Amino acid sequence: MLDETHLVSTNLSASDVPEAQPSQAPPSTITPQLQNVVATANLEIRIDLNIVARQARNADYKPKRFTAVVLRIREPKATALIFASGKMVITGARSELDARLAGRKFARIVAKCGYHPKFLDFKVQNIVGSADVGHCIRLEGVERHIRLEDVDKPVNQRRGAAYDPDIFPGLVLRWMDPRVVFLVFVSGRVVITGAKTREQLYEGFRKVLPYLKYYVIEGLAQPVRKKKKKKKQHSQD
DNA sequence: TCTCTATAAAAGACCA
DNA sequence: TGGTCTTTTATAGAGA
Repeated sequence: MLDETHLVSTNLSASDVPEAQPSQAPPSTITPQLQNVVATANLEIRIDLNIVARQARNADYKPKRFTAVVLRIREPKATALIFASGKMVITGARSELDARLAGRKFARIVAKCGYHPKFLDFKVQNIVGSADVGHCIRLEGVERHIRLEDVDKPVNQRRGAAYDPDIFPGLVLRWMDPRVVFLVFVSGRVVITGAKTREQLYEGFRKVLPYLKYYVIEGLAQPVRKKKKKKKQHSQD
């Protein structure tokens, strides 16, 4: 049951919405944790994926299913999609540095298959982070607040706020500056995605936090975080 | 317990 | 031309 003592009534106008600007909020000590870094790089060689699939130990290649070889390493933990063009996508790394290190390791694996790969154009494409604001959040309030604040803005400058718990239990917030997307849950846990740099991710979280802090559900304890299930192990390295 | 729902991003083949 | 496929990761509901 949500706490109905909050200020938002059913007939609010934009001017009734309380200010929730970062400048008015105390500085946050909550730092989002990086959970996944996706990056690309170019090995600058044409590759026979059948050869890599045969010779690399942790390779999955099902050309009818997908056009790349999947390589996995444990340290740093990461997965790569290697394409015949020599382009590579690195996923699953916990930091930008790990993604780069992993990328170089994947290049070395390709080299062991008889190629002379380069390692060019390394670029971080997406960073996913998560954070816990420390209390439960009234998602309808946040959604409504954002919509009302943006009602006078041109459509292309509006932040998107979508909450339909019948479809997905999280509030989807599309921020414009920086361009990141938040998934906000009643539990107070937040997923941030779409950032190109960790600075963007931190800045986005810093800007959205006052809204989440404002719509605290008083007296509702955060659910205990479930233990992470162990994911099915793929081939070993 | 697994799969699906939703989010971002890249790669490149393939199909309508 | 644009959608789908695959991979990763946090998050959390519903349903099989």
